[in-house]
Amino acid sequence: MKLITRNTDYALRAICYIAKQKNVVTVTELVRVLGVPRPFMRKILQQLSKEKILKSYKGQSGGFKLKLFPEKIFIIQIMHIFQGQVSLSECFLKKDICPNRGKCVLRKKIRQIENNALGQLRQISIASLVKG
Amino acid sequence: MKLITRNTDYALRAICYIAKQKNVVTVTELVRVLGVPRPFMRKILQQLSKEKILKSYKGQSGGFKLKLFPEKIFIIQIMHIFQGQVSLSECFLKKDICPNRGKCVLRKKIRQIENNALGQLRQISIASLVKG
DNA sequence: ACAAAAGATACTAATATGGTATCATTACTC
DNA sequence: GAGTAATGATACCATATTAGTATCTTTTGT
Ligand code: FES
Ligand code: FES
Repeated sequence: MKLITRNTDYALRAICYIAKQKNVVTVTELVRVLGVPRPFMRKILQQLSKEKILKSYKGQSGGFKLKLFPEKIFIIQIMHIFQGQVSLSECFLKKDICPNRGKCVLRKKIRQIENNALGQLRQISIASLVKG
Repeated sequence: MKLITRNTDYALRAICYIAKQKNVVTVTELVRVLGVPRPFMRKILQQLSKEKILKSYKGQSGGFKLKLFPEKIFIIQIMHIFQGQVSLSECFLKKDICPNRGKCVLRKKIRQIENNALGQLRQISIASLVKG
């Protein structure tokens, strides 16, 4: 079981790399640095640019830059993009079978854990990763 | 993205229900109470009994009981059974590309979150769920 | 013997993940 | 303004995981 999938992971590393560069970064360069399959990397970067995390420049000598400051990008945003809403506490039982959702202890406990983890993920910015 | 899958969820609820009963509980009863497909429920219970969480009784008027006290069964054990090891912090990059695993900030941060979540999961017993 | 339970095992369906492939568009360079 | 080197868009494919079915065997109380 993984909390972070491969594309999120690659995306994070790509963003970190880009954050450290002064100029635009091309897919070619990222592929060389990260050793990730080129078409996959491309797809990931395109998604990130569609989601306004990266800014893209077409044409010769184009590439990608961060659209936001590294302090303004958080792990959880990237997870959302590639993994959808992180929801640990959705009830799998039919609605009419567990009518007392409000009192359900299991759900409450799990929601607690969720909130903790999300709280932490919300605080980890790209900036804090790059500094290390 | 789900931290807890359907079979873990069903297993937890089944265990909770069984914990509350005095006598053995049959699949038929659980299916009625939880509204889960019968063959699926059967499979789940069989796994639980193979993993020594439940004790099974064959033959007429057979069924399942807890093998351990509810205080001794923890959510994380059930997750292990159905979802394998929970590992958030495995590195997806090729080993030779990120040689400085020790210093990797991303990895360290994620490991932190993992430890937190696992710590909490390790503490939630069936007993604490049933009390509510 | 019979019925009602679980055990074992193999199979199938649906969904999510991890990619490829291809063609269109943009923009710098000469 | 043609060529080239970049991204954009989109459709497709492969694999793994999750969710569930089907079937047959074994056990045991009556
Ligand atoms: S059983 Fe559905 S919310 Fe707890
Ligand atoms: S990049 Fe592999 S451990 Fe951080």
